[in-house]
Amino acid sequence: MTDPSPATIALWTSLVSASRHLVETIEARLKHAGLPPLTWYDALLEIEKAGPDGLRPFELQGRLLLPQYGTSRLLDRIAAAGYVDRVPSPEDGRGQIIRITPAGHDIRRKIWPVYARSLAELIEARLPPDAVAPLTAALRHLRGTAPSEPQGNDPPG
Amino acid sequence: MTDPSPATIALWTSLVSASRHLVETIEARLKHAGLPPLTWYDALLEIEKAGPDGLRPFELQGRLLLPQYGTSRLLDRIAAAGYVDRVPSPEDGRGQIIRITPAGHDIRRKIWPVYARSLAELIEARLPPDAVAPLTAALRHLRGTAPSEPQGNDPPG
DNA sequence: GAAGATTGAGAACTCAATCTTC
DNA sequence: GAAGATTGAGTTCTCAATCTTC
Repeated sequence: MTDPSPATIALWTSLVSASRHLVETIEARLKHAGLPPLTWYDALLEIEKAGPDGLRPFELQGRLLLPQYGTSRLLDRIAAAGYVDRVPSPEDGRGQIIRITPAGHDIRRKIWPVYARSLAELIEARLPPDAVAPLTAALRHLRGTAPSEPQGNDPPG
Repeated sequence: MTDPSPATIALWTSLVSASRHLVETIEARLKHAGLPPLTWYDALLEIEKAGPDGLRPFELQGRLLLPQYGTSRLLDRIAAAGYVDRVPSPEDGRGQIIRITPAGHDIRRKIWPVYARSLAELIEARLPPDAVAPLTAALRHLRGTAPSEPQGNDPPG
């Protein structure tokens, strides 16, 4: 049998519970502050980083690792809130271009302090500084993609 | 400002993406094998561990860290599949007692090999053995609850 | 036929309200 | 009034099918 060791199982449960706890806590703080969820932040940040030319839904999909329909529905909601514009792509008749609106830029900047503060309190303050880098390196080995490029250093505001 | 360091942000993104990747991969394998999702396994294992006397929904809720309504709806589905029985509690008129059925025991045992194999391949095989314990210890510092007792060494089959 | 994107229908999740018993 | 548990209504997620353009 290829049963995992107790140590592996312990790691697995710690990993899942740490991740859940952090995400749930941050989401709760955002909601409490009347702000949109983390996914919106990630999407808005990517769209903003794309600059004035915007980007295509399939590009966003690749960056956020969402399914096609997930991206479509997420954009529906964000657009309905007025945080992005969708315009038909002049180059590709099948596609459209997503650009952030001033309101979108604004809300993204309002989310950041709550997000940043949470990361500082919930992660930075709880780990010895010299534990952070090895932990990050180990976690990267667990990703599906090869642990090469940064590839998703999301949050910075 | 209390902005988190880039290293903290990198840790946060690695943590979330590692956790997501593992969960999604395991769920996909279970589905592909025609088996129920991970949550069912966790619930069935806890119920089975409770022995022939079963347990109350609120106890399960505490062990799985689910909201009250989440436990209720999860049990609805598991019971509809015939994997647990719900009987009124003789001691407390408000409550009920959940017990695993033979079919429930059986399906739980069928899930385990797929689950175990995944943990071995996706975690154990990807990390140097001496990295596991420190990683686990660090992750425990990130939980909400005090990093004291084991408190949720779920999987073993 | 493949790629980009959307959509209908059904399942699951969430919130707040409810009900019963303690 | 608090604890255990469920439920209606609304939102989000998921799958498979669809549509249009490449």
